[in-house]
Amino acid sequence: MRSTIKDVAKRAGVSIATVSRVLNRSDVVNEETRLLVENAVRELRYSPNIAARNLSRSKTETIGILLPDLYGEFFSEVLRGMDRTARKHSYHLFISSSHNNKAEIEAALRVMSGRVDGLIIMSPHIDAASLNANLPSALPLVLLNCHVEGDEFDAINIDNYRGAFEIVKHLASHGHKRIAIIKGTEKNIDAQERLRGYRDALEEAGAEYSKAFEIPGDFTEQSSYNAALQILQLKPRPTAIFVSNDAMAIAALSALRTHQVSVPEEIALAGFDDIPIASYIKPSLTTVRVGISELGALAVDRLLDAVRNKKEHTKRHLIMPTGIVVRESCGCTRTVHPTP
Amino acid sequence: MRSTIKDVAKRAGVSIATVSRVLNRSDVVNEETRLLVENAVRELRYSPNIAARNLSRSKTETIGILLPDLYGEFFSEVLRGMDRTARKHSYHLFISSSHNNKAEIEAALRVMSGRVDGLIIMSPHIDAASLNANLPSALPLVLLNCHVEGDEFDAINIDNYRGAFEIVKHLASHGHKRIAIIKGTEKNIDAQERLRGYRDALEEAGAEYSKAFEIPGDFTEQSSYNAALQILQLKPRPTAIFVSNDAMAIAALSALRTHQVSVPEEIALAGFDDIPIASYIKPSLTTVRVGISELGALAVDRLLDAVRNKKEHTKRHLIMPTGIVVRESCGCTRTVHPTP
DNA sequence: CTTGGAAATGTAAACGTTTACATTTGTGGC
DNA sequence: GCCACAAATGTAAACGTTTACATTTCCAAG
Repeated sequence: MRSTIKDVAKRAGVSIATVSRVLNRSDVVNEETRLLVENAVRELRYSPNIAARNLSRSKTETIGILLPDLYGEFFSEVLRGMDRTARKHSYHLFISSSHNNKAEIEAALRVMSGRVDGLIIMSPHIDAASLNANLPSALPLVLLNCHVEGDEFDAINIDNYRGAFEIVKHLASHGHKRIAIIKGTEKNIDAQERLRGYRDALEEAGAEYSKAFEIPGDFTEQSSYNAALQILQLKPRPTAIFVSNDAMAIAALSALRTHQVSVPEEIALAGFDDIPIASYIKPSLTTVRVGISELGALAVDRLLDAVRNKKEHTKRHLIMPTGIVVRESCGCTRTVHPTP
Repeated sequence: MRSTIKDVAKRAGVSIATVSRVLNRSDVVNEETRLLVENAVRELRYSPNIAARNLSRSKTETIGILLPDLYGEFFSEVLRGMDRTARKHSYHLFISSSHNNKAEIEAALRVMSGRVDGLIIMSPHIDAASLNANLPSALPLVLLNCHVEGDEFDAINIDNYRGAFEIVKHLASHGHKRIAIIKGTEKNIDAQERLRGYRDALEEAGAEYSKAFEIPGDFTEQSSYNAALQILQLKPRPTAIFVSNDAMAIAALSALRTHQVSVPEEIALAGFDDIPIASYIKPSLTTVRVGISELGALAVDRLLDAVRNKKEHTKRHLIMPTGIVVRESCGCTRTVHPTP
């Protein structure tokens, strides 16, 4: 059915090695022969079988990416950065998802075996040592947002703690004494650090701490909408909410709006991530800037360094700094144009 | 470095065929032998080289997906449907992007060659015949949102025309006589059909047609924000806007809000796609429901049918129906809760 | 113990490509 | 024409896995 290098060789009247040379190093083949081969390739619509090439060369020029999910703007932005950087280095991405499920991680890793030069795994639910038990030791690996200690792994984490701390401090600087939080998923390292930053900021700002102000969420819009409704029932009612990611903050905003609660005047709001839509809603969202696509880009850079410099590569655990982006929802500003 | 099947066989004291049988059909191997092999696999952390397996079996259980971009909520939702359906059939996705660029399409197809059992290509800018010139004829293929005529290809298109027609008719039913459009990218078949539906609806509704009401956009938030500013300058000013996708509608909403234009009271708004966020903004967006993830799921179903039933599969060109989702932005309703 | 048949396992070749080393071809100088 | 050397091309084996067919082992019946 599909043409192989043997078909091309036969049609051009040369050996398979010559066909290979034309395709890979055409400077060592004379022009007449080269044209014969190129014509045969075109006529037969031949395309090299990359699986065979991978096997032969032990090199795939492909990076495996394993994310918790394939959808949602956060992952979409991570992929943006990864795609851009990989493309720059002529690498391709093989993207898969794990749904934060150990068995699905193992299945995905199996499918990638022999097909990728290295791996980037984002898994905020599962710790690094547990993940590593499933991996061939020679395969270069970068972990994103995993629970990691020390420099045993190439890993990159967001400074969740610092970002949450600063943005809650910012809310407090507006005079808010009762600040609630809509939490992320329980076992998630990102969510845990954001909660810890929230708590420490309350303490440092001398704001009121109450267990009742900590409302569970699971990083979905629906959970946040319901959490916001709960907050509206609290007595006394909080005057500000820190929401553990932007998608949830948008849903919380919707709930507040539906109940005629004016934002930021009656309840101020802050999110986490700075996904692109955050600047286009009204009021535009004050949030923690993560540099999501930069995170993806950095991960690819680190991994490619490991792939290309096997002997000299030094494993490192990097913490990506966060910053706060002050827009309208905290009450600071009524800017005229979305921040690009 | 990495263990091969030969290492496992040596360690277990059996042949490589026996190792293969244990991994693939363990019912034909006796228990004692099976345990030896399983122990060796575990100790060596052996994982089959999938490239070698693909070559040997001529079967990859992987589907190639080629989208214009990897980011944005529309593509994210398509992937959701694809991922879910593929997973159900134990297939994996190999996802890549083309940026609507012919050369990048070719590069992506080359990388996938021999590594996928079939392909799904979404390319609203490039027509099917032109795409097909680059593909091995035996490879099962499903085209999404490509410019296609007849039943020569397995293809699925959204009923852009009908969706746009109906939603603009709906805006007109509110009494709007001056309805503007923020268009999508020029060469894009989806955008062209939405424009055509808009025009025909104006004509059927007896609404005012003016070339000045057609403002160019390119499916980005920024282009739409600027387009909305232009619309605000028109004399006489339109009282409704049909925006060619939801992401742009959200940005247009932001522009209107920034200029104290009340939506839907002063200017009504409608979008296209029904991305998840559409129901969480305020006012919630009246839009054309595409069934984005259903589109992805259907594409995978069609492709798997082609892969599995090579002889009997019938190529078909399907048009996915659209419908309108009436929420707040057109002025119909002030619902209390987002539609799930 | 021998025989026949089933179960279990091994051998060899296939898949499509790459590339080291072997061989052939071409060219210039004598 | 011969020789030396460079350029061009071919041959054979490698990559890691699967599986048809060959071979061996096991077990039950006579």
